[in-house]
Amino acid sequence: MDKNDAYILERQVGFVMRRAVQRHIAIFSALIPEMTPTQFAALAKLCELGQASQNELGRLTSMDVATIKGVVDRLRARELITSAPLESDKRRLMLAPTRKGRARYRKYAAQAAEVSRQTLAPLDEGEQRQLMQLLERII
Amino acid sequence: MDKNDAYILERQVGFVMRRAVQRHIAIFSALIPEMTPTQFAALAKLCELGQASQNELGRLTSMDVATIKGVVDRLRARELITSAPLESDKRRLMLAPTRKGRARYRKYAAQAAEVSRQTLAPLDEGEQRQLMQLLERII
DNA sequence: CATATTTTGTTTGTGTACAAATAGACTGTG
DNA sequence: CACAGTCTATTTGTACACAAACAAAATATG
Repeated sequence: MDKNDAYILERQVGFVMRRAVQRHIAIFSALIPEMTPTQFAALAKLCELGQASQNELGRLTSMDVATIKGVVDRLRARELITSAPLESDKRRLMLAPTRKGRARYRKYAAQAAEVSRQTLAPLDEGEQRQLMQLLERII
Repeated sequence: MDKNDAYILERQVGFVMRRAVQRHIAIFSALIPEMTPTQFAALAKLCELGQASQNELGRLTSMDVATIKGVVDRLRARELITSAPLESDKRRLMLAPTRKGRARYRKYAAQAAEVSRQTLAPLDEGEQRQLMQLLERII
């Protein structure tokens, strides 16, 4: 194998993204230790929607059925959301934030935005926009 | 909260990176179903080094002590690496790839490079370089 | 209307990822 | 030399993440 063809772990997108995510999660848990990024994402989306089925919420937050179930179970255990089977379609489990859940969301939304700022802090504004646009294109 | 201040999940770096990583992992497991990205990273680094202690390998692949242990256990179960306590320092567990492990690494290195190419495929070459440079700065 | 297909949710199993507690081995300093 | 502090590895517990198999309910199609 030629030196230029060598597989260099540190130069692979996957490896670099994994590390960037690790740093992001560390910043998140320092600023919002009460909740994981995933739980906050689900709560935020549910607060935005008002209500949604578990499946729907999973799709909108990019969590598969098994993952969203676990996240929902934990949010419900903390009484941040409620769930009830839908009368008109008994397969579906309708979720909604509780008053407490909405309050938590409002409380942490500013902190969550600060997490994004700190994650991107090494970059100037133009670079931040660039990075976001490039990332959105490889989703 | 002002509309411009609104917390929009889809515009947060963490959320976008999480989705990008999900897509990357999907590409990886389509091209290399025999191994996870993490396992390949550990194997690749160990092949590059020749040998390393478990702790060392963990640091170089950005895995904490518990994570690297699991990855090492699984690689060893498949006989891709060996481990043995070091005589001169009985705390350390020295790892080395087996012949089979090195063969697998050589076999998959080209595929792994292809995973990176496909992950970045939506971008042109200049954009790919940009993205990598920006990501490296937020690690 | 009957049944094939799809949708929603649950369960199980495997694999990262990290915190915290523990144990054993080494190192540095008094 | 003693022993305090550090380093390496293990273990336990919690939380994503996904595949695969399953059941129940709804929908589509003949």
